[in-house]
Amino acid sequence: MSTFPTLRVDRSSPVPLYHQVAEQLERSIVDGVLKPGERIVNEVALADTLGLSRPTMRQAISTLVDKGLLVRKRGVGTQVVQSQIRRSVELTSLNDDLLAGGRAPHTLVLRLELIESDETASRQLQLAAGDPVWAVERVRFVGDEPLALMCNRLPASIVDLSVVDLSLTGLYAQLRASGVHVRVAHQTISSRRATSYEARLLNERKGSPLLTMDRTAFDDKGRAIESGSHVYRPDLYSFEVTLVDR
Amino acid sequence: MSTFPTLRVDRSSPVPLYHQVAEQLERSIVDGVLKPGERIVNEVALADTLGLSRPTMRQAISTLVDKGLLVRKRGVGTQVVQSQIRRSVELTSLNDDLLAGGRAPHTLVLRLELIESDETASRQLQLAAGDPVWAVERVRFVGDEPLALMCNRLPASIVDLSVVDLSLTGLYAQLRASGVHVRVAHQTISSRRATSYEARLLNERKGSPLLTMDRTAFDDKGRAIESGSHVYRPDLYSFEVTLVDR
DNA sequence: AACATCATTATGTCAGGACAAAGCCTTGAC
DNA sequence: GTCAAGGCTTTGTCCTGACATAATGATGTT
Repeated sequence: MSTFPTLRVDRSSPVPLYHQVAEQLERSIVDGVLKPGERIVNEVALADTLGLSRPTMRQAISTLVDKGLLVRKRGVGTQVVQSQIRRSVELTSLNDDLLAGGRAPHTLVLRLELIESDETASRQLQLAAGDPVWAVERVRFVGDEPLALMCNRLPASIVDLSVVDLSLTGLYAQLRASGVHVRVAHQTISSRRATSYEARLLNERKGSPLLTMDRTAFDDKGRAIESGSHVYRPDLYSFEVTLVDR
Repeated sequence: MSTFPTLRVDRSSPVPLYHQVAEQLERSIVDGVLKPGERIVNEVALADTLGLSRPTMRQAISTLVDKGLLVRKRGVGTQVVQSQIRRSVELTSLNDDLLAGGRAPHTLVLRLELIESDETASRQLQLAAGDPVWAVERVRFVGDEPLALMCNRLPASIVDLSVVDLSLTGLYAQLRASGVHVRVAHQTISSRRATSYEARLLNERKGSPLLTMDRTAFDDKGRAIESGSHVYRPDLYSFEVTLVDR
């Protein structure tokens, strides 16, 4: 009677079982096999048919609940959220975002130099004043249109940017390649008028509204590894956020 | 040698054990008892001293990892993130946010009426065109300053707003009181110029930059229950988002 | 002195079971 | 016919136990 998708797990795979299940469920949802509002089979039965334990099955479902794709209700069941927007913000650089969107971006590096940390950078990166930091300033293009102006500061002790080509790969890709794993980022999103400098670089008028994002990123040791001040053209960019309660 | 905080659990309390532990750990972190960069006691030992099982202890730590307060690294341990900004966005209404901030806000209700759903609302709320929806329009003040202009649409079948006083409580509080539990919200944040209408209401100039937030919210049955279009004065409001990888 | 190997430590994954609590529906009393 | 009581389903919480895997530092070899 039910058209519930057939799930499979490969126990010889290095991919965790809960992740395998979560991926298949997610694909079923975005592909429309599981329709918005539909109730999925209960945890116990699902674990049973897959030969998994209930905690493992539960962990799989939990990842999709955290992503905002499913909602659970005690005594009732688990249902697909009735939403058509499925993309959520992941912790990636803008570069990855745009590549995923199909349009190949490119980057103009305006500045890349080693400077002494000013007060702002020292506070955000938890450094002593005067410690060496990288100062990076870039303009991101999509096609021929400038999209964002990005100013970043990174502790020089973390990574050596002198040899990298930031016009080809994103900052986060470079960090990954250097063995730095970004785990947490705090972002503050707001808006303000463009300065004349920003307006010139972004092909806008002075005073036009810009979307601003200030970010501090941390690695898997809890160290602050990057602080950034980005401004975006709001007609070309927006932030997608999914909030989940409980 | 270590000044690790003493944790306690009350097994007679209805509050889940993992939640009790998570709360105490979080308080220790924000109070500075656990300092940024500090490594916390490993899961097994911590579970042991509290008389808990490891999964329960792990669940407690996981909530703080998801909040961006802790980072875990296999083979190494769990450390406090070196950040000073600790507040994160929860899934609450603006009202709750501001109340928590100490400043008592008030609200001016410009419009509250039952209309036939237009195409936009029908799509976002998954309704048939012409279905009755509530149209709400409000201005939120902080002190004497207007902060935000909020337009919302809600299916009339979900809640009866004709009897409520939205100038006293927030929309989400009213939904809770009506037995509707908001679980998931998708938000899109961007920016644009103020229209003359918005400028007049928000005490700004026409064309000045505004922070925009478009939201669709879902309840614990996965139903779309609210869609909102809010504009904020960027000098008075910003969004804080914490992203966590893995 | 440089390098590979191994042991240690901590988190990551998974099993299988138990009871609690919330929602919903059926049943039964009035 | 209405309402309350009780039973069923399903998720929420918690337990004990086990092995896998990544990171680190110590050890031993060349």
